[in-house]
Amino acid sequence: MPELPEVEIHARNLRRWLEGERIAACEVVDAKLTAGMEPGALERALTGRRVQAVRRTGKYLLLDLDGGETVVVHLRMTGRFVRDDYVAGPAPRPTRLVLNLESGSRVRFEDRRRFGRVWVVDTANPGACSELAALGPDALLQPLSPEQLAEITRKTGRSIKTVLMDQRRIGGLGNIYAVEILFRAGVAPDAPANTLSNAQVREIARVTPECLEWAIGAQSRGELIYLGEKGAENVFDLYRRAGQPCPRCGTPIVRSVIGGRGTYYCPTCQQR
DNA sequence: CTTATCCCCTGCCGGC
DNA sequence: TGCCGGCAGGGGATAA
Repeated sequence: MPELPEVEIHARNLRRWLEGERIAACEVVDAKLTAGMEPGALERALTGRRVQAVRRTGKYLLLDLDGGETVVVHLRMTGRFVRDDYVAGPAPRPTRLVLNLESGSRVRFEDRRRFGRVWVVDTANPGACSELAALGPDALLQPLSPEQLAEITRKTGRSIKTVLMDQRRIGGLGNIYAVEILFRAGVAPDAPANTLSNAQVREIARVTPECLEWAIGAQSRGELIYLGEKGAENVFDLYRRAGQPCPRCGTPIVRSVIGGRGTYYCPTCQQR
């Protein structure tokens, strides 16, 4: 589920919870989280270390530890960090990792579908994580200029939505924000990237950081919104609103599938 | 290089 | 009520 805005909220929370804190003990509850690592390697890397900084790039969280190592986390679809003395209410979702802090509080990683992954790399060599090594510039911290985006789009006939979601090109955009960005830009999601006008490319470049900032603001107001969970309010213009009127023109919103992902668009407002 | 399909997992929701 | 297919905001592997 989480895309750049939700991962950014996580980074801000983890800064408040972890920065400057020492991890007294750590328990990997689900070994699948550390698939590919030596058994016990994550525990060894974290135990007794102090978290010096929390960073985000694309959809990746990076926890820099004293001693020169960095823990890289990808939340995938359903991962999330919670602090027990912060998040109210019972019914904790499945716990995969527990960090017990020296200060006494506890931070847990929950992940219903168990797709989340963790790596440990030298802080000086984050590229040791191959996924991270292939990641393009962050869509918010290093937004592409219209010229840079045009350089990417003119070289491929893939749909513009697929290109926006390609983490090797742009880091951080996923299915929801690709949908919302293309709506704001007035561009049809299935338009081949190399057929877009300069004006369309410029518009996509312009609305991308705007849309992400809006989402960070919306997601900051309370608990992160995880659509599909009970009580989750859909704050998006088009996403998962097939058949409902377009907020701009009233035309019923259409759902299609692009690259295997549910895609929503307004056939009137979005042009090829 | 590209697309398509499947896979990894679990849970929810709507329809019958 | 109960079952069942569809769907889900991630990415990788594989085949064509």
